[in-house]
Amino acid sequence: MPIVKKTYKDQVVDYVYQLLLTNELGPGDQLKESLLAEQMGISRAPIREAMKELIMNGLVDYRPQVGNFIPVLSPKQIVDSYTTRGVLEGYAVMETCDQFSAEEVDKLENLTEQMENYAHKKNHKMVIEAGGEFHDLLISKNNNVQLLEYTDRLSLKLHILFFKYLGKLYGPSEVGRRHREIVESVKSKDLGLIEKVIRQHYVETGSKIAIL
Amino acid sequence: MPIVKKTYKDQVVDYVYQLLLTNELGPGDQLKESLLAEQMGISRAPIREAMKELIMNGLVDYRPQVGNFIPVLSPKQIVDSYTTRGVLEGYAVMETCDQFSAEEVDKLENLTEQMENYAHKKNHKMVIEAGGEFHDLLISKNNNVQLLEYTDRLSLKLHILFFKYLGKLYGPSEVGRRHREIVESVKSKDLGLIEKVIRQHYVETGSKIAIL
DNA sequence: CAGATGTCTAATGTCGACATTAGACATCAA
DNA sequence: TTGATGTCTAATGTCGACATTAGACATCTG
Repeated sequence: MPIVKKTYKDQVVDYVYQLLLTNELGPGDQLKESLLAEQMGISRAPIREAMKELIMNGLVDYRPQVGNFIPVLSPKQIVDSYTTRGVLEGYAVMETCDQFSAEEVDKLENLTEQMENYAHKKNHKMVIEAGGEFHDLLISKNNNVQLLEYTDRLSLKLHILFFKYLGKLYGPSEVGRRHREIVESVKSKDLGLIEKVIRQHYVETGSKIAIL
Repeated sequence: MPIVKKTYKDQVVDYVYQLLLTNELGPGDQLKESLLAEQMGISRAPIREAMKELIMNGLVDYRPQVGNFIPVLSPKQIVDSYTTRGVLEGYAVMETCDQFSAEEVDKLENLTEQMENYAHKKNHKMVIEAGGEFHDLLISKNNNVQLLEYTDRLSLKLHILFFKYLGKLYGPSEVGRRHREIVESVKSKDLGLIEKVIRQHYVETGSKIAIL
């Protein structure tokens, strides 16, 4: 087991993730350096380092001379973020659709079934986990570092900010139909169709979250 | 005249941009905090702040406990970066292609001619400037904040890192043909064509730079 | 000789204190 | 009333010093 020795900065980042995931922090809240430093028993320096990373990943809005805030995203901004995610993933998958083995396609279909089953049991957390694995596998063939950097950042941001809604968006039949549609498009190797289906998937996910 | 009072951090960022644009800094060089602090007569704190911003924009690679370095991009990474830029811009323009007025299309054609003329005179700097205006106008109709954030970052990164090559890539006839092709695709309102042409434009630009 | 280990150094990581400033509030004049 | 101005405070911006560590080099060991 790899003992990873984390720097204070990384601990702060994780701490803020936890605060967000447990709803102890919500949109509009300010992250005061002194307060965080006091809570964690460290100085402000590593807090500031952590803020920069959170800003980079879109999980914190920075206002010069004022402070760092959890972003308040408008419905349009939510849809925009998901749309952008879809554009990037759509391209990534389209470009590599002929690299998927039969086993990998099976795996995708398997994960789709898992999502359906978990959705039936209302096990939202596992729905999200299987969904994450599904999209990770989909995009895994692409090795465009720049593109992956952006999709990763965006995934993290959307995951952390909207985790609480993600599992409940779709019923079992819909989550199944949606992901089967993606798998079918990949199997078809119809480049235009792949991009269209994946983009649509994200736009609709974003739209659903935006109206909550 | 607006006197903008810049924070030290911003001055550091600008300073590093200058070092990069004037080739005083090149791929692989390390940005030592103490040295920069000494050169600018300030402490390391604002230097560190500036590093975070440069990292965010992809202009600096960060290695924990080691330091900050000007990135060394492989040919593939260069092409990847330009490709990603093309994917984002292609989508942005495609989505808004029916919002361009006749005057704006004229402006695009006008800028294309300017690029040709400047290229004839080997005025590389002005070719780049007109090119920047061309792409800014193209993308200006889109208001997807998330997408614009990424395209802006990527534009800045590619501009700063490859400024020295940009103007010399294409001869006058080629730069004209390429950009006219983009304008024509926008006028056609053929969504698939627009994305294809814009992506292709960036992929080829990246490929040319990659082999230098 | 090759690999493991020890040591050193220069760089980043962290600290606590002070400087500066955005925003809130009170005050005043038209 | 209302807009301009003064003042205050709590937050970020910056500082210089110390702690820690990655990487280079020397040393030991088989």
